[in-house]
Amino acid sequence: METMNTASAPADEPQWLTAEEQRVWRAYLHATTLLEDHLDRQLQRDAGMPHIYYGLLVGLAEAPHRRLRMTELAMQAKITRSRLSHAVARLEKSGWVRREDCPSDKRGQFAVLTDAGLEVLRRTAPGHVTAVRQALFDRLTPEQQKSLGEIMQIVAEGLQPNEAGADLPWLR
Amino acid sequence: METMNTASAPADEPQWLTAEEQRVWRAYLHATTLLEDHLDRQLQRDAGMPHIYYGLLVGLAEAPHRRLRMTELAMQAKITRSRLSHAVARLEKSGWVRREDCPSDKRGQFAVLTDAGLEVLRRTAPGHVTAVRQALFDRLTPEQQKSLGEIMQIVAEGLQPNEAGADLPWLR
DNA sequence: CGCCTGTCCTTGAAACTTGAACAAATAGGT
DNA sequence: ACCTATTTGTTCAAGTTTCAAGGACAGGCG
Repeated sequence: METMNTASAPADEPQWLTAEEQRVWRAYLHATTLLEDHLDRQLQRDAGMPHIYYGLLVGLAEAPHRRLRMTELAMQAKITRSRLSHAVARLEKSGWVRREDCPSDKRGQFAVLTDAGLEVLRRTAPGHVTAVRQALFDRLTPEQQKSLGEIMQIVAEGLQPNEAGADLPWLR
Repeated sequence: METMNTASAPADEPQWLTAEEQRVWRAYLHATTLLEDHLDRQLQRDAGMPHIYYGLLVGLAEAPHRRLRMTELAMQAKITRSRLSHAVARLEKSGWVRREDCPSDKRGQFAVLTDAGLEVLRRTAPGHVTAVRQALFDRLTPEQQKSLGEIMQIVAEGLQPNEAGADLPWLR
């Protein structure tokens, strides 16, 4: 239903997508859902968890003491705190993450990557990287990779106006 | 954990992502999850259904008699038949879709867009198009839009080797 | 101090998704 | 006609996500 007229937009008519824009949008939708499904299955099969959970472990692995406050981890992963809460509960049951109280703020919780969690990453990361390469990077020219990065950067910033990047948006 | 070494890959070491590739991949992940969430909320709020369900209605609206076989609709939307089965059950309860038996194949079912379904599309499509524009097209140059289309086309085809496009792959 | 107000995180129920298992029907031989 | 393999769509159970609500604490202010 982005599909309707191709003519110009008279007054209050919504500005429909052009034929070319529609092609782009559909390609985007198809590619992103196929890729997400593909990686979800790959990781579910090889690591026993969905892609987003894997991303949480990665986030923790890269954090200072393999630990992050729940809110930070949620922001990092672009998910709600509620969703994270459930996810960490599940990862805890699997033994890959452990919770710890924050000493300085009694409301706070740290999610901590366990040794088992690190181990599962070590074991499955290579296969995952390969999957990402095969599905994405191996198919694109260097120019396309660069372009993709720029585009996605723009879109992400548009939807999440903050998140200090290379430049400081609040100074402009 | 795509993150590990930045040095060259010795023998059997997996081929980790370069720093630049990592940036691209993260931007991709962030942008796609933010956009998906954004549109899901937009449509849940304005149309009372998630994005993928909306896509199903659009698919039906564009089909010959506002109807499609379950399997075709599933392929169109890039989802499993199981998921579609649940989704159509829900859309049926909402009154936007109706099922019809296929006369020529007694196993078959058509999903048919009802008048109420068409009406909900008419009512909500403008807002949805606007959301897509604001989040994506309005932020990209024409060159970037073109590039994005090409890239996504490549990725989609890589993950779904068939789906007749402009050329006929089985003839090559 | 005592009282707001906001932040941090969890909970519970409902909605949605997944994968395997299944019944019914068709298609393809033999 | 017959037997097998495949296709079609559904169902079940388990897992995940969402949204609204709520409990606990922190920070600021009179």
